[in-house]
Amino acid sequence: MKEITPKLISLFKEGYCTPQIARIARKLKEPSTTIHYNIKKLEKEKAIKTYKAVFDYAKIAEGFCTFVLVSLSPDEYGDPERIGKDLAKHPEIESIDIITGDWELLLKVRVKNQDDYYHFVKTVISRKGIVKINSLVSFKQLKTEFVAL
Amino acid sequence: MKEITPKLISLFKEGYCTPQIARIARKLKEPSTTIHYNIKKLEKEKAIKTYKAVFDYAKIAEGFCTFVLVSLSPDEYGDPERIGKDLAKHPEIESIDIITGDWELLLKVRVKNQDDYYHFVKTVISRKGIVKINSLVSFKQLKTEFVAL
DNA sequence: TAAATAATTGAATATTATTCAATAAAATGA
DNA sequence: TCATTTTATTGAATAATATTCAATTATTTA
Repeated sequence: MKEITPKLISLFKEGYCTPQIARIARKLKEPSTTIHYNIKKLEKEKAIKTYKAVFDYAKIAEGFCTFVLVSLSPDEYGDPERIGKDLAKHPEIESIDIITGDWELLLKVRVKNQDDYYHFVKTVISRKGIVKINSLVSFKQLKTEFVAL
Repeated sequence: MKEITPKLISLFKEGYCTPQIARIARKLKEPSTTIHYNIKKLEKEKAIKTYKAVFDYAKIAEGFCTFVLVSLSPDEYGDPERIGKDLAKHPEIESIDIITGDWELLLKVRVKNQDDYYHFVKTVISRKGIVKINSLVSFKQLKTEFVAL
């Protein structure tokens, strides 16, 4: 066995997909060259960042999903981007936003289960600069990445 | 002019993309038929829900992003799925989760600007069953849909 | 350990994306 | 206004890619 599947999942999380020009052309009843031209324009303008897959996360061992409100220490407070960009490297984190209100960052995290989440919090979130967190656990996901489930 | 662009954006939000088998085969140094077989298996198992595009949302007039904590009325409290599935129909909503804690639902919403958000809250969120909301506005997005920005 | 099932692969074919050149439409600016 | 430039559309040809198929190998099952 070659263990292709985990490699595919990893590649598909961020890219390695492409538009179906012929199918779109049929759907919109336009010549495929017209569709091609318009897609390339969107890509050139960088309006499209990438083409990727959306998973049934429970089926790829990422069924435990949480939103993490993060409070930063006074010395990191002024530059949340630094910590944010550092956190962005972690593949468990689906999204990172700098937000208004009582907390500085909001993370969306996907791991296999509660044990793995505890480990994630201990090793990734508990670090200099982060003084307090509040985890909102997702019981059920009804929609993700604009895709209804 | 044919106004192809908005149609493309709409299609790409949920699908109309496909894996780049030849490119993956080159990357992983495996025969493309092996890659093809493994991808089809993931699709058959429904581990992959769809292939779609990720946008620079500011460039497609969806630069204003918020997370909305939602509190349901006592009579809806027991069945948050009903309201959730109804909300899922709205294209401005990227994700919907039923969560633990003080709030019942957490939405991620993308609109053009603050005015459009006010309108969205008035027309979509303010409805029977939703008794209170708390909007966390994203100042800056560092990562979305697993894609770093 | 035999039989059944799942996974890998090369060769052939079908489908699709891309390039190119021509035309048409829209925007620009004196 | 209208000449000029830029942007968008399109068909035909080509290049690249996905898919099917059949054979082989590896793995699982009873």
